[in-house]
Amino acid sequence: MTTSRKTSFQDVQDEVIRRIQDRIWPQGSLLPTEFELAEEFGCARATVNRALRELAEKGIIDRKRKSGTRVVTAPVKQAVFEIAVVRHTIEERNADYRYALVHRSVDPIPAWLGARLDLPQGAQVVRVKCMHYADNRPFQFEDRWINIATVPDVVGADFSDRGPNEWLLEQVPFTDAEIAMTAVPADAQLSEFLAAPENTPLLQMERTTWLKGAPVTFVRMTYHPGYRMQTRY
Amino acid sequence: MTTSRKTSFQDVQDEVIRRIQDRIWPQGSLLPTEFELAEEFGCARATVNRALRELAEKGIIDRKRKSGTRVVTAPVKQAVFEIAVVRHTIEERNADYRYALVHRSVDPIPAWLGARLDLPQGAQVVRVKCMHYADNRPFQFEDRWINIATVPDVVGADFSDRGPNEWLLEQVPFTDAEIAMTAVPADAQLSEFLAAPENTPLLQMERTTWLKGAPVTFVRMTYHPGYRMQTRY
DNA sequence: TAGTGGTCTAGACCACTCT
DNA sequence: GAGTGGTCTAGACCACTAC
Repeated sequence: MTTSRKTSFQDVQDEVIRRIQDRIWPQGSLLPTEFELAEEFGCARATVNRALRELAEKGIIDRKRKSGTRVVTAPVKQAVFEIAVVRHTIEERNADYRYALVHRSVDPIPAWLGARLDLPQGAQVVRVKCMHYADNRPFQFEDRWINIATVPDVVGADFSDRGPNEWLLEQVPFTDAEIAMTAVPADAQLSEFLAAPENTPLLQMERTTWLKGAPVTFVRMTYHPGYRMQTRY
Repeated sequence: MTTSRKTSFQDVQDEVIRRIQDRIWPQGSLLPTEFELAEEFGCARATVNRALRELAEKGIIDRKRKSGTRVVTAPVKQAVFEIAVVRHTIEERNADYRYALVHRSVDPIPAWLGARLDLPQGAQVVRVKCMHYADNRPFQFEDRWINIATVPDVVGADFSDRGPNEWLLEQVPFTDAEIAMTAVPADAQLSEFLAAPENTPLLQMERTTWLKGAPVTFVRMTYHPGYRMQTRY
């Protein structure tokens, strides 16, 4: 209605959202069929389909063949956190990024991690600890294990100039991942590197990634005190 | 290739992902045009379009008119946390859910919150504190402010049997929201309700929601010690 | 078995943007 | 100006599922 003369899937979506918000279609109620809506809006059924399909993916409506489309009663909303490279997170805040390598070694995998990743005893990993600073103030402490079997080239990477997160992103373009967020007390090491008294509550993110089922890396990223991980949805 | 004879958008998507993972299309490289891919896969351009559009939404490829489609170099991956009602989170873990109201009052909005929500001094809010238990063990402490102007019916809700989160979901079917996660030390109140020593690190989620631009509620949800918020992507 | 959503097609026009 | 993705159409067939 604004610039184009045809009804776009976006127009349909906006109107559907409006009707849900205005309780014209209350929670639990049945929407008209795609065919009926297409008639009403004067567009093709495919257009209505795309509009409704996206709303279903967002968890706002529930669609079932034969039964039809219903407004969800207790929507399970999805919060999307963008997980970028630390450097980008920092530069987005208009702060200067600095990286420092703390430790690098090649070790056999620790038992607890081997169990977690389903890797045999004696599997070799590269262990890297490093710091990320924003305007020269501690931002994040990174403690990482990289599976040499999956990423053989890691043996030749020394990580003195650039963090393993950026390096890995270039080596392994696309992975599955699992992440978890917890609150942990600062231990001696974290306390030192993040310049916080011991036992200060810190936000910690753990991430495991796989490439086609093969474990790539496990990492613990601990943020400076007071860090807020924020998003809109 | 499995059951259907036509090439589905899913087939196209899987093959594109495979080629990116196998470095047939390395990071930064240009993909064939939709038309060329449609020819190769023997399907309509719309099918290729849907496959690629979804990958672009996931941040795996980058599409620009005229320039074409490229494999993203440093993918900004998105972690999706499902934010459901606490009761569902608990019941999904096969635990018994129990709710307890701790406090309910009608107050003028605190200055710090008024500033945050862009509400005038003296605006009335309902303040609710409550506890959610899993198998009778503290799971989450909820501290909430509800804007009476946006949800007038809240005045008549006493929240003695059911948490304000569930009530609000029924009243306000669809909202915008902003959430933030932090690590906080247990203060006297949290320590008491969550059965944790003072200063124990706790994971806290803050959420603000709006309905069509009008603030609905602000809530702080603090989890029991050791809680992990987890997801795959 | 019939109704509803899920998907694909072949074609068309449009909008952005690089040259 | 021209190439590429973005979207819409009208129709078709399929797949699931409530009846």
